[in-house]
Amino acid sequence: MPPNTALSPDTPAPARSDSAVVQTPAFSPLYQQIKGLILQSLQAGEWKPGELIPSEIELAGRFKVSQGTVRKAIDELAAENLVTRRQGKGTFVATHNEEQVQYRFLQLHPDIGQQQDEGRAQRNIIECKRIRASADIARTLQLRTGDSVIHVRRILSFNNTPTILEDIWLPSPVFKGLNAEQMAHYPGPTYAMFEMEYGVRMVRAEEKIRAVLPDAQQAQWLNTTTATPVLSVERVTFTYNDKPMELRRGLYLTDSHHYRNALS
Amino acid sequence: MPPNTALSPDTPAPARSDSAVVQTPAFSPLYQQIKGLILQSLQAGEWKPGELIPSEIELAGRFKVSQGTVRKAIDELAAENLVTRRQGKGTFVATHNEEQVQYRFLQLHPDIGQQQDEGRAQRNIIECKRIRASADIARTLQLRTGDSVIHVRRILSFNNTPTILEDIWLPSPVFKGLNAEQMAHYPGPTYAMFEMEYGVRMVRAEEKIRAVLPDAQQAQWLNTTTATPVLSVERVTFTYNDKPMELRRGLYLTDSHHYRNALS
DNA sequence: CAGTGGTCTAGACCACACT
DNA sequence: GTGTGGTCTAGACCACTGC
Repeated sequence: MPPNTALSPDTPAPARSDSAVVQTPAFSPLYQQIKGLILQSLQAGEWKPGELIPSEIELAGRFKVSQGTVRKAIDELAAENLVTRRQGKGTFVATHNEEQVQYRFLQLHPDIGQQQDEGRAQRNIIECKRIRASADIARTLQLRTGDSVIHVRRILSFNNTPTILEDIWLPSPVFKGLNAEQMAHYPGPTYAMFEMEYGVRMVRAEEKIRAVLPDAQQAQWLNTTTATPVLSVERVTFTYNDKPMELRRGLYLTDSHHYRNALS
Repeated sequence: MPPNTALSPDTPAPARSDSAVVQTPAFSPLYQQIKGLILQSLQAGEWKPGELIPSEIELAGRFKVSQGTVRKAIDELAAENLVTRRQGKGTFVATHNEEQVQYRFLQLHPDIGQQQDEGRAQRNIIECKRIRASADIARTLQLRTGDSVIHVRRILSFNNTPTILEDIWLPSPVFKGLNAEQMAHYPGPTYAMFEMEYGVRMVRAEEKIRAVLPDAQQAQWLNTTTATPVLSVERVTFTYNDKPMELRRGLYLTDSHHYRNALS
């Protein structure tokens, strides 16, 4: 097969761009293009979180490439936690439900004791309503100022100790109908609920962390004082295509917990 | 070639372990074994940081495997930032010197402005002397209480603003002769100095983060008040073989900086 | 047993860097 | 041009899962 030829009818496959001007030939390996195609199917919901995707051989046939090329494409998707490979079974769309580690994006760990706080976190919803996006929230979520967003304020407690006070903003159109009831009582991680109920799979996140003092109201919610420093964690969560879909601002009590990070 | 045969004279290659008891057959792919051999050469200093390692073809010949197998081994080493591949040139041992991002382990970024604080950080050494390891420091560095360690206390300033107050503990035997002069005036990252001067390459790190208030002395060093919360960052840094080689306890001012983390 | 992902090989060719 | 890493293929076989 000549290099960089078309892949499928609906994919003209730019290959070596003839777009002139740009000096970089914009060479794109076949497996990257395959990866892109699989990604499209994931975004389109052709296969849903937790489901089995077609076997490597089948995909190879569909895209008219060798199994090895599909393999390399899937390797990268697996490295990005978009799919999970299971030998002997197949490749599955990743999900926040049955992931080994629930709370995949929560880096707060107890100083001592078991890996996870047993029994999960307890959720207390303080507030859950639609509001108009302020300028900075709109910017982060790539909306316009004044667009409708859902604002949730909640407290997470471990072993009946309030530990996290969290504000969450979500674009209303996508999460239409989300209410306090659902936020409080869904069994399992909130991100799993987003997948199941709203078809939104969160793929990655970025956090900015600072040390701050809580105000009087915040301190009260966290059952602490305004003189006790807490971590301020601002998280922007992205779905497919690097689209920001959630903004969280959390205050983490670090008296008996710490934020963990692995660098390499 | 039959699966899991010996690879080289000095490597009996355990392959399927006959150790009984364990149910897991402990099957180890060839490329993992190759990876282990390359790792040994890296640890042994056969190729030093920044140097070119033998080509894939040469290594394939040396280990009597195909180029593809060596490739997969090196792929993993590259993914772990132990080596760097450069098309057309070769594969190089990673180094903290010329890494695209200097300060690879420093996650503190300015809220606004250029990617990196221009002109690098300014270092002020407050103290640098040998002491006896306390119990907890000894434990973290896998030493015995009372063993000799080097303790460095320093201030990092960006744009002449003190921002980080840092305590560093290092095992004396390894860093014999380290002094304040060297800590202050080495051009480039401290970790690069550790490589060049002491042959210690730091490979990964783990951090635990909390929000705290500085004491009077600390506040003075950071040119702030005891009422201003700061990030407490405890970092354990590892060299090859998961051996802890450094403990750092830092206080980060987050008035105009933030700790950044990417989750996936 | 068949089907899936995982490993290994051998060979061809491409892209890039240096000389 | 030569040598390096990077891509792609085709085929063989291994390891794991579930029928």
